[in-house]
Amino acid sequence: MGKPSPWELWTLHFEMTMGVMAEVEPEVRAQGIEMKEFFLLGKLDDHPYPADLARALLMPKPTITFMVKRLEAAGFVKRQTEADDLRRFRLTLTPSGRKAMEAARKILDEAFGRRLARLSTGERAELTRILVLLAEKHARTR
Amino acid sequence: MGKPSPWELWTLHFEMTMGVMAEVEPEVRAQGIEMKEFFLLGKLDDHPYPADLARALLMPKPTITFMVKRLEAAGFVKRQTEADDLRRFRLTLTPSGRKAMEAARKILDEAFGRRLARLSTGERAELTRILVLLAEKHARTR
DNA sequence: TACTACTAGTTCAATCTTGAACTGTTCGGA
DNA sequence: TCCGAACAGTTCAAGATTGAACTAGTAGTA
Repeated sequence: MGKPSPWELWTLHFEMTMGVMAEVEPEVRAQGIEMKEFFLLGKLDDHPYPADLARALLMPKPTITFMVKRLEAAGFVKRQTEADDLRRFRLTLTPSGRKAMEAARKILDEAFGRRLARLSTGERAELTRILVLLAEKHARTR
Repeated sequence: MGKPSPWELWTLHFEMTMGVMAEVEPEVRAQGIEMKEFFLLGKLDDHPYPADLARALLMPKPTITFMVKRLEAAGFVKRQTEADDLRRFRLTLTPSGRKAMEAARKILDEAFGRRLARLSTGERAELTRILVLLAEKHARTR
């Protein structure tokens, strides 16, 4: 791959992330959660409100409503009304929710760890540096 | 980000690709296709059979069946039986299908190009090199 | 020819996803 | 105080997705 177009490079990123996802999916499901539910649980500590989650996960609000319903029924999250803003519900991980989330995170960690093991320490540091630049929504002024 | 875990690094990848996708989605839709349909159309030249597409896109076979149905009805792909293997249907892009696909590809190219512009030429080459290593399903023996 | 295993693609029904419209709450003026 | 805009979250119905089971064709073996 000599001088790939942005599109080709994006495709490499996309297929790599999707490949890892497909690889871990069966194991994550075995923890009692779907991949998307895993992503939701993983954001819960930092984004405890549904509308907040919708923005962080780039998902429509009704999707969050239904996922939370399932996760609550399954005993993975708890919903409590927020006294100072009656529109909102604060979501928290139950112990079993946290356990499932951490198990799934470990599975992903190991799967992607196996790919990262192909890189040298320097390459890995470089990748991290570059990714931070790319991941930001708007270019940093530097 | 000092020494991120594989999981954190994967998340950066994932959110970056999803962010770009969300960014271009409205423009791609304006071409008359959904994002998933765009991915399908983009694979068609290299993977002209449904079962082949299912593997390349990591999607279940029925999903392909229904997407192809829509794309055919919309006039973006043509289906023809394959004389030497009557189980198979060869799919080809119609002129309007190719046009939509190329327009969508250009949109993605420009959106991700704007992010890549944050990198130096050297960083970009390094990223490409690293990504090729990571994207392969199995580690290369080197 | 007959048999078996495999592959391509579809159907169906159950489930999931989501745009649009809605309820109820908060907030910032005037 | 009241009003209108904005926001949190839900409901509903239309459409999308997909596991399981299916039909049909191919390939290899004997």
